[in-house]
Amino acid sequence: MSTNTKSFSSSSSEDENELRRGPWTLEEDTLLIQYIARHGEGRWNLLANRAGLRRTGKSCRLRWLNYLKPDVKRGNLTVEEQLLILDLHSKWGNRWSKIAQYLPGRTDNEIKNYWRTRVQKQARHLKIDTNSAEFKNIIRGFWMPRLLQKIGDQNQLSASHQNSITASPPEPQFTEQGAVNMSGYVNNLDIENQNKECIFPLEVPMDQMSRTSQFSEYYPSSPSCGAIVHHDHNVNNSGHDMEVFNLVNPTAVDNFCVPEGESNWLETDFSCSMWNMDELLQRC
DNA sequence: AAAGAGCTCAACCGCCCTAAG
DNA sequence: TCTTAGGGCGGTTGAGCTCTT
Repeated sequence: MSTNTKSFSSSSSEDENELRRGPWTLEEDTLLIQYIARHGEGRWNLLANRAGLRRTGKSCRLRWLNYLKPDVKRGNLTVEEQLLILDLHSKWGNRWSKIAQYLPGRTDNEIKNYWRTRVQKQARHLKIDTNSAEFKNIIRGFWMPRLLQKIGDQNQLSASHQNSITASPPEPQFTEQGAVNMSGYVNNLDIENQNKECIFPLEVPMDQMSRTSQFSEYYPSSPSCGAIVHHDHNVNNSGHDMEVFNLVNPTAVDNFCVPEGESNWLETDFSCSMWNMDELLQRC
């Protein structure tokens, strides 16, 4: 969004010596760009004076780094970038500038805004704290796999040179109970011919991990099927990163409940297939 | 069509760290 | 060692835009 069209906060009768605030004008942008082109960046207070800008050095620095610098990317974050943000945030928390170092062309401000407007919004809907283990599990176990799947879908599309435009899958719908409606997501993993009793524990390459979240699509009514639970992370003999999944005993699911103070089953295993979570919760 | 709610994102604020004098 | 200026960083704000009713 260009700020050049925004209304000005300061009046035209303001003191000539007073520092300006608010949106930058095209003229100010031009002055800043031209000065930096000739003299380089740094010494921002001095730069502001010499460039003839009635702005603080901080304001100039921010305008340059977040908006005017040539390598600043504009436009929506890509799916890959979103995935990286979620991953890095899970490691480092609100270290926006550190996260931004791994997303060329993106600013810490932009990443921070993404987190606050998109990610925290989901946490508000779920009425849970973004710093809680529960929310982190949702990010790791559902949101990130969904983004991985989107990336896979995009790659498939480009690989097959499909010309027809396919509607991207809808965003996951979180409910207040923490359940997720997976309808509409159908995977292509060919496990139909496999022996269901023998596929668990199941090792899945990290790059196919998103697909495992939809196994339940194949077992919607099978009495021998329970929730597919994210079990572990492993490195196989070939050195590939693998995710290990296990199957919850369906009879245990029948009697499933969460003892008070021991809700960690749901929390730690939220990265499961989301198999009938609504139903599971109703059985509690 | 209008009004209100919700969302986005550029810009600012204040705290902190570091280096120079 | 102390002071000060410059700069970096995370948190917050609010104008303008879009969506919903």
